Amino acid sequence: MIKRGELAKATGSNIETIRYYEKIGLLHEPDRSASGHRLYSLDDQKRLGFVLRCRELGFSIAELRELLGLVDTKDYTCAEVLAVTTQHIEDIAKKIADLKRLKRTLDRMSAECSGEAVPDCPLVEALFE
Amino acid sequence: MIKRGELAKATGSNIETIRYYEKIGLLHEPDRSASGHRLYSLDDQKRLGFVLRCRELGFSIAELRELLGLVDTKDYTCAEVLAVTTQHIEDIAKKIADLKRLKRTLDRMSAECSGEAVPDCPLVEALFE
DNA sequence: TATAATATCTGTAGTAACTACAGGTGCAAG
DNA sequence: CTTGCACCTGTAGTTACTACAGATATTATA
Repeated sequence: MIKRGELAKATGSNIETIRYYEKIGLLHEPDRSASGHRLYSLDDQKRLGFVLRCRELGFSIAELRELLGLVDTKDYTCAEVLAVTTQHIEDIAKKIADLKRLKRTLDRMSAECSGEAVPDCPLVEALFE
Repeated sequence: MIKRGELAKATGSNIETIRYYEKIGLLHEPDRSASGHRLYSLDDQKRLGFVLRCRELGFSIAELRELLGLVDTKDYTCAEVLAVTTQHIEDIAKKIADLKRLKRTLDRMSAECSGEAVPDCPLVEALFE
């Protein structure tokens, strides 16, 4: 049983984030010491690890709630997990495509711009009309 | 001189967004009718257009403030505009790289998962340990 | 002209996913 | 025993909006 600060250090997360995840129901309410300090078990620590890794992989809190919902039923299947993951991968692919398109546009526009110390930049002209 | 609703329609923006941009100082305070309704000139409309196009191109409000600061001095140079734009392009390139790395990881992980109606998905196992 | 239906006005609250702060205890070391 | 850090709580701030409530204004229809 470790305290919040140790858990934060052990998982490389922010101490406030842990309280936040508890508040929004991603983490179970932990045990408490006699004086009210939170005490985390190894299972608590694993669950936080899962949450943090999923967040790093770009899953939203809503998606995480879905995944944890499956995990918490204890009889989730590969198919269910894969559905969430596949959707997420598609979302990411879409974001990548959007950003690429955006970058192409900006590259093209900034190529119009001489980048010299002259006034009336064509980039601004283009955006302002 | 058009009113806020018409401006929103003309620029394809949300009527509330216009008030928001005014509040945070991206748009100048417009003229008002005798009864207090906002009245926008063609210049106002062009400025909003600039803001909206930059937002579509992924510029943050802070970056926009910088660009508008330049534009408002009336003697901005190509070099100054290009500096902001180039930084932004680099930020986008970084985001693309991050998302691609993320997608590769997820692709790899979900390949481990059979996607069948079997329990104990290896994807969850991997994330939970 | 009267009334009904929009449109606009204001301030404020909600969204996502945290982060930071203030003011108050608990605990461990010197 | 007291100094200092960790922890407790609730709340406010962040980004870029969006939505609402309640009050006027304007426009359209009868």
